[in-house]
Amino acid sequence: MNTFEIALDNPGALFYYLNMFKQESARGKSPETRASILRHAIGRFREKGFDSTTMRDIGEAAGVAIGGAYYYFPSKEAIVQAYYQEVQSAHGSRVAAALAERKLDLEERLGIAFHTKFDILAHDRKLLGALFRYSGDPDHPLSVFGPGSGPIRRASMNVFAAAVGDERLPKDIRELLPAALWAAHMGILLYFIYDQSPDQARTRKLIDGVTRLVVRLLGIAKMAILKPLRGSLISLLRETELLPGDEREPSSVE
Amino acid sequence: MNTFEIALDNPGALFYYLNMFKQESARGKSPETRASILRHAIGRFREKGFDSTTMRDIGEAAGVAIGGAYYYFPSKEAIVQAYYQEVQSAHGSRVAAALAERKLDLEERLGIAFHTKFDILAHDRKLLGALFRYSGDPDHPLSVFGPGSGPIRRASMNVFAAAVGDERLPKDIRELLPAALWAAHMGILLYFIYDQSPDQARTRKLIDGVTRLVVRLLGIAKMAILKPLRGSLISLLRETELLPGDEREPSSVE
DNA sequence: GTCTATACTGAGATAGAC
DNA sequence: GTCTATCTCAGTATAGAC
Repeated sequence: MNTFEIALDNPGALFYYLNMFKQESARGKSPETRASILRHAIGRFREKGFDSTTMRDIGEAAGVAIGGAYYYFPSKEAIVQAYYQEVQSAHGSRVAAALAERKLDLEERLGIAFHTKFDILAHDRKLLGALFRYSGDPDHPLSVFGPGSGPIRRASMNVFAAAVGDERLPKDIRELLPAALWAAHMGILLYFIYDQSPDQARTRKLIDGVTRLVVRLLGIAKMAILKPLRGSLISLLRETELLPGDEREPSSVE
Repeated sequence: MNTFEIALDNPGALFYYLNMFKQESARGKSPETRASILRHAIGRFREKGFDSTTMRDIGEAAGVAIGGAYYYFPSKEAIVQAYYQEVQSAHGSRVAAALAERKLDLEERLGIAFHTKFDILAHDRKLLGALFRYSGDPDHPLSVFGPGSGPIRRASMNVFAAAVGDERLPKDIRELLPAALWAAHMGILLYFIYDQSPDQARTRKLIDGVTRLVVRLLGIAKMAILKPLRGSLISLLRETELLPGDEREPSSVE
């Protein structure tokens, strides 16, 4: 590392180095303050809902002025996105742990991937609507389908890929599946937000039904009669860049 | 669903239905002023985008005070919804006219239903994002999936039902199809908003591909091997109230 | 019932001082 | 890194003209 060598040559470089280091930790900024704002914001969102909670409320609850809240989060919606990133991280860990525990069949693994997500989100339906606020703005950094959400979207697809595991499947289906499962889980998430049934029991039913159907569909998809249909689907998805093409072209919807 | 049956029985019913809908939204008030505000607002949205256009801009452009704008539209987003209702109305008329013109096969009819919609929307991608702004808020009157959008959603499904027409299909599929096509068209609408290709050529490709796949899938769905799968799908949709149950229970997602 | 004119509130977001 | 002052703009309120 160059800066280290320079530090030996030149006394002033040490400050420079430390300064870089400081910036490094400031890039995460002050983790406690940030965490406090995030935690209190989520608390308020749960109590009063997203819209009724003001940035001033959040600042007050976290013991920070409004400017402080904006120092850590560029917008109110960004707080929800930060929360969702934590959710995503927890989802990855929990699913990995569950898959490592014992041998499971595909339907069980997919069920775990779906259900775990909604276990984590169980009490936060009131917040999640804000995730979709910019879904119609391709250029907005917080658009669920835009480039700004690319990393978290890929992480989510990876969780589903892990749940599929090394299941024996045709190559094209294997490539398609994580994105398809991610899309399905986004649809279920929307259903979940609208689901007024006690404990969102209907969402759980939907998950079980979808899981079951997917597994059965995968069993059937190999049949000779369906092969041309499958091929058409895959090539359509590639042409529209909903799936990356063979040349790895960048996808517009990402 | 009464309107659905009427639409199938009587070709003119579609016009009748859409006309009622139009009168409904223009009840009272001065139609010209309202139309002027709407037209100028759309113009500004096209020029400057939705967010950059203020209600004061709109009022100014339409030669109306801000109070006038709010007299006709409860919010800025409501203007976009009003525009979308006009689009929906135009969609119904155009599709009905095209279907009446000459005998067409199912693939052609579905293609018309999809393509016509995007012909109408061709230059308004910048506006349409606002339609989805409240898609995550079940209680918001402008939520695309909420009860507030019920009438326009049903009108849209009726257009697709008209395109399916009297095609020979199993009863369960016939009931499922308008909602499924509506859902597909919403997905394509989202794709369209994100589609940066020249003249949104990719969206057109997607439409052709989806139409083709749907028709082929319908051909295959009758096969004996697929019958149990089909049954599972239908009963899942009923249990989750994504399709109205046999007892006509009100659906939460509407 | 259909507007104008104007003032005001509330809340997200920003600039700049410290 | 944090706070205070301020800005913008959606939306409301009010009072009145016709």
